[in-house]
Amino acid sequence: MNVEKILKTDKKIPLERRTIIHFSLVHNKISDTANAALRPFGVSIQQFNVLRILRGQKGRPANLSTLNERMVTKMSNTTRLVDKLILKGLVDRKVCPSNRRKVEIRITEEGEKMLLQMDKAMEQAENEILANLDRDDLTKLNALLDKF
Amino acid sequence: MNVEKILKTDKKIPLERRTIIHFSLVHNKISDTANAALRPFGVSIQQFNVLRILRGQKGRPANLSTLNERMVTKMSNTTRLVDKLILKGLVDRKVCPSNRRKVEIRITEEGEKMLLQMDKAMEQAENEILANLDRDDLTKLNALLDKF
DNA sequence: TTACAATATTTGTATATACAAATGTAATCT
DNA sequence: AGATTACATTTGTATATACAAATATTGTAA
Repeated sequence: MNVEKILKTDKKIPLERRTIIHFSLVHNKISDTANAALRPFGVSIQQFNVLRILRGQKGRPANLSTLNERMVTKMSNTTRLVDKLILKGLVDRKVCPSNRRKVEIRITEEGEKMLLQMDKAMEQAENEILANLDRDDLTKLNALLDKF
Repeated sequence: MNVEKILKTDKKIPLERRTIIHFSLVHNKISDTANAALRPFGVSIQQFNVLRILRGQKGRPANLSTLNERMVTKMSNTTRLVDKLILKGLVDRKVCPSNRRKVEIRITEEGEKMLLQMDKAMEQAENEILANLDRDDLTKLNALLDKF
């Protein structure tokens, strides 16, 4: 991925700015690929992440604050994201009996089943995205990302 | 930035997945910081990028296809993005006389002036974002990003 | 127990984005 | 010329996201 070529410019960009632009370009590529992998299932990356969090709860229900805490991208609007998943029958939600301010959100059986399929698609997408990076590259990249 | 801490999980995540999640987290941090820097000017990152492209044209007008080509994030909707900038008086647009299918988009004087202010704010945001990375880190990071 | 603050979620509203279809103009072919 | 195709932009529509305000419930203090 050549930044200057993509931006169709020939003047050299300061390293700092170039890094940030480069970062955005890679991010776009990653999210395009991930979105394409999930398209057949009709869910967004965010929705997929919520399903994974719910599976990680192993039967215990999650409430909205928990989801928000653990989501990669914080949304102001987790209620409506969950609404979408309910509409698709992948999760259910009810009022928490012990504290009626809270809700209890769980992944359904159908959600679990479909999530297994999504996992496969996403793993393939991951491999596609990282095709040119070996383990050593990944380790180094993670170390650099830790500095942000 | 510790991925596991942010996701509030204690089980170890496969390196591939971890890299991609890590990447998203850093991207969020970058765009939050950049957005905050631009907030006082009432423009989005995308709008800022378009203004920079127009300045790079050095007086020559740009049409929509050119903008789309050079934008970091491709939008389906550059017309409406330009509409916003026109409303703010930062760019103007007229029909191209030699080919009336095209439009000629230019940055206004006011746009140039405000862009200089935005540059300062963004430079500061860049420094903030990259505060813990030295030049060698940046070079290595760019090399790794090239592999995507 | 009433008033007030804290907690958890939902709703309203404006803006952003994705994708497809529609519009208007120019070029080409017969 | 008239029909067809290609080009450049705009519009419609649905969904996504950000931010603030509203609602409902619980906890606490006088």
